[in-house]
This record gives sequence, structure tokens and C-alpha cells, in this order.
Amino acid sequence: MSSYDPQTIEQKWQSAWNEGETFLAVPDANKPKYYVLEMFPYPSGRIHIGHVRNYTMGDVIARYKRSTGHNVLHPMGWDAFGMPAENAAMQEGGHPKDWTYNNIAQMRDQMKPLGLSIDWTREFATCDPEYYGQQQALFLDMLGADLVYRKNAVVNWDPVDMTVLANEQVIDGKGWRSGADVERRELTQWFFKISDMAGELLDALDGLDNWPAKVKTMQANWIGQSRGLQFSFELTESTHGFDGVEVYTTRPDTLMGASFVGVSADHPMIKAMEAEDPNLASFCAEVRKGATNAEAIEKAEKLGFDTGLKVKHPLNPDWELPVWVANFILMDYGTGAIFACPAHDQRDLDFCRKYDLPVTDTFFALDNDTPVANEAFVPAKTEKVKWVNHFAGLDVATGQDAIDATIGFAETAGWGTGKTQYRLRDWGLSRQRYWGCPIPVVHCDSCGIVPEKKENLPVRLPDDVSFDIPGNPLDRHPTWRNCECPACGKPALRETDTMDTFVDSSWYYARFTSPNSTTPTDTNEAGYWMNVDQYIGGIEHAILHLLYSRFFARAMQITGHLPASANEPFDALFTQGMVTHEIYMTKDDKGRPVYHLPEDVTDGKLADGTEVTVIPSAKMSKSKKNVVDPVKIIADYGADTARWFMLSDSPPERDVEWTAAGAEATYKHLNRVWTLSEKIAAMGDDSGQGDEDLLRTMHKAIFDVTQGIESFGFNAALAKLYGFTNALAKSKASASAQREAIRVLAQLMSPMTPHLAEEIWAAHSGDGLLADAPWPVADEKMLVEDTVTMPIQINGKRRSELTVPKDLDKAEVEKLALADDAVLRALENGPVKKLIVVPGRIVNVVI
RNA sequence: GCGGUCGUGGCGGAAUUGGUAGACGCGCAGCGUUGAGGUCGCUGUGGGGUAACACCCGUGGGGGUUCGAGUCCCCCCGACCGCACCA
Repeated sequence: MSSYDPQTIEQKWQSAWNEGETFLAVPDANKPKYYVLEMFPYPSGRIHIGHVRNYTMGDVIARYKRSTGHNVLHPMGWDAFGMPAENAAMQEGGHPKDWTYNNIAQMRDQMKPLGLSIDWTREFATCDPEYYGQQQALFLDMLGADLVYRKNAVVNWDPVDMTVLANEQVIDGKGWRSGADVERRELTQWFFKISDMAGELLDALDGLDNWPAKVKTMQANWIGQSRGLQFSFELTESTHGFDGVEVYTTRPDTLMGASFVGVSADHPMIKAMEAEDPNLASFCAEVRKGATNAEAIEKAEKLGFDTGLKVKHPLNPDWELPVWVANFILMDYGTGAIFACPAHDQRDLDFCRKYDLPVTDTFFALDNDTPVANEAFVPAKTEKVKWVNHFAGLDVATGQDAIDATIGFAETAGWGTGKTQYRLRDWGLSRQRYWGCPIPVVHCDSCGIVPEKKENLPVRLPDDVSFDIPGNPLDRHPTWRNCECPACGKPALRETDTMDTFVDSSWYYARFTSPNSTTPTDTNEAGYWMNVDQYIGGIEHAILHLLYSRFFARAMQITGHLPASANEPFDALFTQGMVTHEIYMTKDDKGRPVYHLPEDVTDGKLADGTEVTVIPSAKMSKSKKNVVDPVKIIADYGADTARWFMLSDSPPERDVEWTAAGAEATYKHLNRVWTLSEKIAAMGDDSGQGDEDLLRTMHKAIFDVTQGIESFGFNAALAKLYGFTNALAKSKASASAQREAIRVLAQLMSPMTPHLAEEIWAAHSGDGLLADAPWPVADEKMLVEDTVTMPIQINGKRRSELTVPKDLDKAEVEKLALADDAVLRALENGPVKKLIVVPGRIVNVVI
């Protein structure tokens, strides 16, 4: 008997799959296709255990689908542009390109031993000129289709990374990568017209039945649809060419409670007025500088400036309202102007109390007429309230009904229009960085902005750049900018901005369908493989990456690079949980925490006997040293152990805790399976007992494991495999039955532990590669037991049980139940009031 | 503040969706093998109670619906996540 040696068998079978081109994906009209994709990694240089979990889940699906007759596409690539490469160049010297490609080579070497069923021939990195050149072609097509434009915009400027960030990349007022406080700057920037699709992106969420509700909710909130009324307040005297102030409100029903009209400091009318009013100008400057970080916004005092302008109330020309500039009004939402209704909006109320402006209630709760004091009355829109003097004649109605009535009223009267508004802004894609996809346009003195010709693509990044000073190396490159105008041929200058790296990951899934195509996609290949049937990745991409990808799929459809059926790129989405680990801490002589790697801690002690404090499991991080290295795990136990353990214990959508004991237990289990296989292989043609039982257990396992995989219940599937293994180990069945069982066990384990499974399959004369074998099918007849054991409850509590033939009729079951000892005992306390028999399930005797 | 998810043994977690709560794994205990330990094998393991049964309690807390509730409804407590001056 040999012992389980993962190092040897894993390499052996990886070579076999490789030589057999087992996982090469080739379109085949005779097979249903299945496209499995895990979010591709950033090439940091080392894989972490989270990658192992993510890619193992995808691999389980991919291998399972292959064995059920699907033509599977399961590719891998690298999200390779971005800041860390430049940071490394700045800190350690070297070139971002070398750094990136070296990291990719290292990570590929670390990933391949996992034995993933990936078609490596499709591999690419987004920093390959072949990829970003096609991205530039796509950009030009989008420019032609009016999906990209340039505008002057107040942008989020990250002073550390020295670049612009999209709104989505600003988290609590800080840069998502650098963590620096973001400033506001005005620059000319390129934008994708994602906001034009806001309604469509929102509505289409409804059709994504196999996406987590949480992700859909997050996207819906981000898109932020609201329905309201837009109308104009007429100025008593026009100023700087403005006759009125256009406002947008979602609560037009509160118009009778209007207190003042508020406008943003960035409103064009205010900007015009600033020129001749230094006080106003300094106020606006103060507001613009204003807080961008969350705490400051939270605490921010309401600030206002009375412009002295007056407007007429649309329902009563004699009623004049003052116009104030207020710091809480945003120019890029709605019209940048509002009317304030302090009684029913806390912000407006705070403002009015501070500047002593009137507060008028427009409705009351049905049971409470107390006027608003310092807390605005803001009931749910679905709640009925009592209206004071409503202009559209309402008395008691819900807020929503009142809003609808008011919009109707205003439209009929002709002074306002119902309007749907979105929170989603256009996606600013310009980045003042080197290591990104160059924006393929040229600035010509005569022709203006001119797209580069497609035959000149890719616009390549120059290699001879330096990172000794901050800012964009493309900007200061001596010659790279110089080019000919594609329109007039005169000397011109290239755009030096590169694209946000989220652009790279917004269409890579489509490129995988034809990675070598000389157009962004080959429409035949894309037509065959798209959509992604199962996408797997982290919840952290719920908004940014997934929303951008949905936008790009539509843009690629409009520009002819994807079929209309690929509108939504990801049919099903699964968001997996993190891998966590305990944190081990001691303190130094100054009382500061010192963290220790898991491998340095045994039984809560360091090697020198010092006790460590154990902090509950948290996301692995280098600074807390609670990390395990997949390379070491694979070296110690093999890939199959790492894969199996990452799927056991916790449901895949939840966090899983890495424990040394758990990994050890997995390894032991795989050893037991190995030993069991050896034992069975050594059996003669013995006869035995309990073949039927073993085969029934086997078919039940086939059924349960299949269901577990289909429903992403990997942990439950593994539990069933433990059960089946234990049953087989104890079985006294004949050699032939045991051989059949061990072969099926190998098959059922193969998505999770493919190497061990192949080895067992081969040892028991399985036909060809297990990776090519069809998935076993449970025999329905073997799933149905002849007899069932039903619990007997007395007054709802289980007291006894009854084993009867499955089809025994109800009256017989009742008779047997009433003869049960426990029931007889209970009957001493009184007669049967009710007798419930659910055939095959349960008996309940009510006394 | 608004929205969502979730609370089950010492621990990770199951529960065919209203039908035997605690599958499976870890840990722990006992026995066997080895005989120093570890490995390996077997058995037990929610709490109380009993010689053993019986029996009582038990899915964050309280109430309700039901023959029957971890599962459905209402209230409360706690944890985590997302959003948050968006008019």
C-alpha cells in the first residue's frame, strides 16, 4: 500500500490535463455552452488565500458543468494597469511594466498548482498593447456613438495620487486607494455618458433574477431615481439675463410651506453675480472650499447668504420669497436650486431657524396638530396626513397621492413639469497617470480634438519614462506627445490622460471570448460564448465594477461589438465571503501591540513560551499578520486540501475562518479516502452483505451532492461526501459494490479535489480521464425507501417513532400509532382529541 | 437617520422550506492499536435529571397564529453591511 502523496499526484494529473488540452475552449454548436468567470486578479505578485477560495468556487462550477455535457469557457487574465505599479517604480525604482509582468509570471506560477480547469491559451493582461489597443478602438467607436464627451467639471482631486477620482472612488471624502482627503478642482475631463442610461440600468435590475438582492439594492440606491416637479420661480427683477430660478423638488405638495428659494454657490446666476459682489464671492469661495470629508459634512453648519433677490410664488404673485445661497445645495443634482419647506425638511428647518426665516406647516399628522418646532415633520410618503389649505383641494391624503396630484395640477396649469431625476452622474474616466490605457485622441490647433485613426492603434505607452517626480510622466515626456493631426496632418499633441482602470475591467469578459481578435471582439465568438453564465467575485465590486460593466455591455452592443442579447453581461452573480483568521498579539515594553504570524504561534504561545492575546477572526491583512500563504499550504498539504477546506465549514457567501486545525482535518480526511481506495483496490472478488444499502447511500449522495453544487451549497455538498465516505468505510458490501461506490465517490469529489479524484478513478479502472467522464446520475428508484420511520408526536412533542411500509394507508398508520407504548402511556391522561397523519412524514396525537 | 442581512451546542455550521433541532466537521472525553507521544481505529458528546428509563428545559428576549414554529406574524434587544445635505 502506498500513502497519499499530493505533490506527486497533483503534478501528474495537471500534466495529463495539459497534454490532453482538456480545458481548451472551442465553440461547438452541438453542445450547450457555459461561461464561468471569476473576477480577474490584480497582479500584486502573490496569490492570497481569498483567491484560492474564489477560483476554487469557479472551478467547482466549471468542472461540474463540463461533466454534465456543457462546453465550458473558463478563462483567466490580469487586471494589470493601475497605481501600485507606479508606486513601486517611485519607491523602489524600476519600471511599472517590468514590475507588472514579473508579478504576473509569479502569480501564474503560484496559481497553476491549484489545478484549476482554466483555458490558459486565452490569458491576457489589460496592459498588453493588444488589449488596450482594442480598448482604444472601442473608445473611438463610443466617441462616434456619442457615448463619450469632454467637459469642464469640478472633479475630485486626489492630492496624493495626483489624479482625478470618480464619485464612486471617493469613500467618505477620501481617495479609495490613497486614503487622502479629496479636494475639489475644475478640469477638462473625458466622461462616459452613463447617466443617459440611468433609467435603463435601473429598470434592467429587475430582470437579474440570479443576482443577489443586496447587490441590486445597492445599485438601485446608487442610481437613485426620484420623481418630482420642475418649475421656475419668476424673479421680481431680472438679473444678469436671468428672469427666474428653475427648481426641482420631490415634494411639490409642500409648496404652500415655502420659505425661501435656495441656490447652489456654483449656480450660473450666482457665478455671474459674484463678479460685482465681493461679499458674495468670498462666501461662495468659502462654500466651494468646503468640506469634502464625511465627518465635516456631518457636522457642517448650515451656511447661507441672502442675495437680496426676490421671486414670486407661482400660486400667488403677491407672495414674494427671498433668494439665498446655501452651502447644502449641490449644483450637479436637479437644477442646483430648490425651494425650502422647513416644516417638512430638517435641513431647511435648521437653515430657517438659524437665519430667522418663516416656518409654515402644510400638513399635520391625523392625530396631532402641534406646529413644527425644531424637528421637521417628515412622515413616510405612504402615511395619510391632514392637509392645511391645499391648493389642489386635498384634505386627508398620503404624501405620495399629494405629490401625484400636485404634479398633475402644475402640468394642467402649465407652470411645471413632472420630471424623473437620477443621482447617478456621468463617469469621469480621465486619469493623470502613466500606467493606464492612453486616451486615443489628438489636440490640434486647427481641428481641435481629433480621434486617432484606427490604423494607428494602439497608441502605445512609451517605455522611456521616469518616476522621480510626482505627476504624469506622459506630460513631461520630451517627444511622446508630438504627433500629426489625423485630420489635417499638421503637427499636433497627444492627449496625455489615460483611462481609469475600471474601463479595463468593464469589458474583459467580452474579450475572453476572442482574445486574439483584431477588433475588440469577434462577433461570432462573442455571440456563441456570451453571456457569462456564472460570475463570481467579491461584494466590494457591487457598485463600481458591476455597474460599469453593465454600461459597457450596452455601449458595446450599440457600437456593434456585442449582440443585443448580451445587454446584461452576467446572467448570474455570486458574491463570495472573505477568508478570515484569528489575530495573535503581544505588547512590547512600551505597551504597543506586536502581531505574530499564525505559524509562529502554537497552543496560544510563541516559541519562547510567551502567551499571545487572541483577537477574534478578521479579514486577513499584512499589518495584523493574520495571513496564511497558499503556497505554503499547497507545499504542506497539497492543492486538494486547500481547495476542499476553502469550501467546507461555511456557506460560500459567508466569511470562512482559516484554522490550522481545519486544514489539518481536511488533510486527514483526504488521507482516509486514499486509504479506503487502497483497501478496496486490494479486495478480491469477495461477496458481502449490504450491497443494497451501500448503493442506496451512494445514489442518495449523488443526488445530494449534485443539488449542493447546483445551489452553491458547497459546504452542504461536502458534508454529504463525508457521510458517504463514512458509510463506505464501514460497509461490508461486496467488492464489486464497493468498487462502484469508490468510483462514484471519486466522481463526486472531482470538482473539489480533482487530482485525488483522478488518481482514484484511474486506480479503479475508470475509463479515460475523470475530467472527461460524465457526471453520475442518481437512480430515482434507489432514492425511495420501502419503509419509512415516522416520528410520533404527542401534543407536538416527539415521543416515539414508527417504522412502516412507505405506502401503508393512513388508517393503518393511525392504528399502529395508537398502539405505541408512549401513546398508550399518554392516553392515561385523557382521550385523543385529534390525530394528524402526514403520510411518510409524521404522526401527531393530540390529547 | 434610512435601507438591508443575520442571531441555533465549547466552536464553524446543517435542517428536504411549517413536520424527529443540532447533519457534517472541529474540540472534548473514554476505550483499543502503538505501547513515549503523535498517527490510526472504535464509542460518546445541547443543558438538567435518572442506576437505567421516564420526564423537564432548549434555536437572542417577549407575545401570537398552528395539531405542530429555528422556519410565518407583531414588539423588543444585539451584531454586521450598505447609503446618507441627492431637494
